[in-house]
Amino acid sequence: MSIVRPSDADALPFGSTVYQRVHERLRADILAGRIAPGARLKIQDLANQYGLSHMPVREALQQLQGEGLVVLAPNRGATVRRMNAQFVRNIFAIREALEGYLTRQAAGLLDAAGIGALRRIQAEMRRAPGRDPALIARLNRAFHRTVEVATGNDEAIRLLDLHSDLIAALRARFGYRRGRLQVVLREHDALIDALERGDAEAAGALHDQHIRGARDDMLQAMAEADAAT
Amino acid sequence: MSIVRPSDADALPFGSTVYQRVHERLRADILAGRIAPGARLKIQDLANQYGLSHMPVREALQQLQGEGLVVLAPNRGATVRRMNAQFVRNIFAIREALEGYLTRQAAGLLDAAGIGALRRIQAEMRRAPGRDPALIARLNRAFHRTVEVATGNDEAIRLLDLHSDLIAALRARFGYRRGRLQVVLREHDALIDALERGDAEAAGALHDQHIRGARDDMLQAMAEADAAT
DNA sequence: AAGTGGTCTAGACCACCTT
DNA sequence: AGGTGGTCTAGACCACTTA
Repeated sequence: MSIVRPSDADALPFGSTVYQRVHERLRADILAGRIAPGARLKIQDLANQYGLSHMPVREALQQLQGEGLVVLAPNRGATVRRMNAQFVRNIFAIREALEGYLTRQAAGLLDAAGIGALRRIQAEMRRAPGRDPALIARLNRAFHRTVEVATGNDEAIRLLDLHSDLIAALRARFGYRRGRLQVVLREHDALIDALERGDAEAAGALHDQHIRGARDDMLQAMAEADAAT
Repeated sequence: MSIVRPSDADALPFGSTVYQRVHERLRADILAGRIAPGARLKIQDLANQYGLSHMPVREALQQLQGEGLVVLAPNRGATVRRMNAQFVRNIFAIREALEGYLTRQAAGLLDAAGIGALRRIQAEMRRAPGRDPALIARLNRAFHRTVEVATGNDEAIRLLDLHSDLIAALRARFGYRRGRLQVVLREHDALIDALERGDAEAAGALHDQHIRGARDDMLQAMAEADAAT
């Protein structure tokens, strides 16, 4: 033990540069709820914790701000973004508008391979053990992403990916309500059918209803958690 | 002549911190087309130019990446984002979906003050001297933003603001085609009328058509500029 | 008025590209 | 192998907060 290691630098995930690893670590901690919304993120503390100087930590925080996970006030420092009911309504409205548009478009574009991929994700979701909210949220995003990829609109997909991270953070915190998973599976099945027969109108309507259901489920889960405290 | 100033630090715009000022300056230069898409941004050069050390410049570049104006590759440096026809189609599709959704929603929500604000922006656009594309693009964004504010969806407005900056950069480069301004004014007038009588369906249809026209105008302006070289 | 913590500087380090 | 340029460290500086 002559060699002294930085405290727990080996706890940092992979990535070629230091600020990337810090970024990934913080991101994972926030998305998993290990760092709570509203929590103050002090550069010095984090740097000590990871055994680094402060600049790479600072960079990681800037990146996270770009993704909307962190709020950075000049000369004041960083906090994890707070998400209230209004915020949830706003981002689900964005999903409804944008994802709905892409879903309608995809109805004419998805080939047999795409439909097969959707059915495989459904099968995986049915097997999801113990209804782990993080896993379900991830599979749900994979499902919708598969639909969206058929449109070739990479910019839109990038925006929706950012939002899905925020939603994943909320699901990790509040979970799904009882019976929600069954509803999701049923609605996804109906959506696959509409997409397969190229019915854009039906697919769009099913999607809109699906998103409004997801939004209401989350708002209620949040309200229940609120009432419990 | 005795006092040596950092080269042109006084050319940096206002802002409380140094990285903010660098950020604003680079952003303005990119949006105005003074720095071309695809151009390499070297930290050292910029730092020398502004008479600063490199770290604040680096931070500014990170911020710009978050806004989508710059692409940052680890260990490779920064370049101004390239925008091709496919990219333009993608971001206009996003505008159509998202802004269209908000416009439909706003039909029931805009009050007399809001309608008045829209008419004032129209008057200003009619007075716009020499059809300066940057000014017109700014007023156009102000118009649509006024509609969107009525919905209270700040997240969506933030996304659209980011995109409008990218579109402004393209307009600064390629301009509007002849006669486009007249069409825009006419379509805006019709949209105001629909919003005033609370006709969400008509407002939405007018908006969709408006955006598709804007997209085609830009694609043609780009194609003409391409053919000219 | 002191303390905390974010910001900026200077320089060393190191990854990647070129020869 | 050398050069260019991005990344990381250490410490000084300075804005904002608390008493």
